[in-house]
Amino acid sequence: MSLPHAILTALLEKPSSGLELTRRFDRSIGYFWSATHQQIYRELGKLESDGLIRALPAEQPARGQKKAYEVLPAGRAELARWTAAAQDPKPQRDALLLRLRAAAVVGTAGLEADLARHLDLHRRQLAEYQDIERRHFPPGRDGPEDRLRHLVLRAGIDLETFWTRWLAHALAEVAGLSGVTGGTASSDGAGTTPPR
Amino acid sequence: MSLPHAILTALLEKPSSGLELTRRFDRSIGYFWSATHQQIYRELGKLESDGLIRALPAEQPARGQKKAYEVLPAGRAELARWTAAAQDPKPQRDALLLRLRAAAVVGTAGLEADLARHLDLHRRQLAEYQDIERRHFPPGRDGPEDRLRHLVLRAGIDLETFWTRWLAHALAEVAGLSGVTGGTASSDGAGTTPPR
DNA sequence: GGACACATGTAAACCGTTACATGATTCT
DNA sequence: AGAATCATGTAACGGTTTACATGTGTCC
Repeated sequence: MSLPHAILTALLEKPSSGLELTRRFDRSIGYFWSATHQQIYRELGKLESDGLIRALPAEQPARGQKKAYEVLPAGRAELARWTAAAQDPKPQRDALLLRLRAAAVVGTAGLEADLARHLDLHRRQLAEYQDIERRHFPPGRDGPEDRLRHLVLRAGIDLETFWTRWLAHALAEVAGLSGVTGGTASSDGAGTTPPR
Repeated sequence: MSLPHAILTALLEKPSSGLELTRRFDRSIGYFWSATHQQIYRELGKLESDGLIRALPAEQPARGQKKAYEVLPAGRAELARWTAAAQDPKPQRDALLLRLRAAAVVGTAGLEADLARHLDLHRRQLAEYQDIERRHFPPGRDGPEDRLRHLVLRAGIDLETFWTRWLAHALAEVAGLSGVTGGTASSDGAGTTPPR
């Protein structure tokens, strides 16, 4: 139940067409709320028929034409309501942690490469966030909106910092175990490097 | 596409019935892969008809009877395959960060209480993880499976540590702004406390 | 035997993903 | 005119969530 509110936020920051929104959901807002263009178009239609946004008048009802939307007062009110409402955190789902737990039972064979790949992905993301911080939040300059946006960015930076550290540690650990780990009653006997 | 593998992992750790699995998905595995009992029963049926698990023979085909499952060799092989396969990280979705970004536009009114509540929830979770670490991973004792499980737990601890720190910081920031923040062309004029 | 917790299951609504369709604009 | 790109949209599928249904064992 958050996609409509993500769109309302994006539209308040800047009225946009569906494709422009899609682009922005690939950066910025998309860093913590991703969405595909199909979701966005579907939701834009719903928001419009609910009277929360409206298409900017541009006399182009045709199919391949740009159609920009802006937020109506009712939409702003709904976003304010949602922002202030109590919400429980979503239960976690992390496939990588699950895979490590599975590896404790079936062995770590083949895991190392993907851990290294994830480490690289998180390092890149971290670098991107730090770059944004350098460009958008130079020391000293922050109005009230900037402080909140900076706070959000700090969460991203600190999270990626955590993941890069943890993955580096995990990689060292898995490399140390190298090969056969577990499987109490395993039936697969593929040979791997024995511990020295 | 990870729920079946979460179930396979849980069943390898200990053969269980549907309800027992549901209980374990409220703790342990559920800390990083949540699932409801309906998902679990449906998936158990699918896994059984796919020949990856089987019901332990207990001569109880009736409805209100416990039915325990164990993993077959094909199931173990599938889990090993999945564990080693490359997988891209899922795009992030965090409603709380989205709400802060929204608050930069519609104001922070009402946010503080829920931030404080989240901080409390994360503190409790952190305490629970630390308690598990104390009980299950006393210093010095670790076989190879334990090292991996401990690694997973460390991720949980470090993540919760991050969130408690970040939320404490966010709370101080939002309290500092107290009240009206943004809205460039707002139409709602509800009065809040002015900055002193 | 009535109430309650245990245990498994069905049904429907909702959201997200993937594949495809179609019109408009621009470039060669 | 044909190809590529921009822009919006439809359709189908699959996973998740929520509500409800049903049977069993136990306790008073």
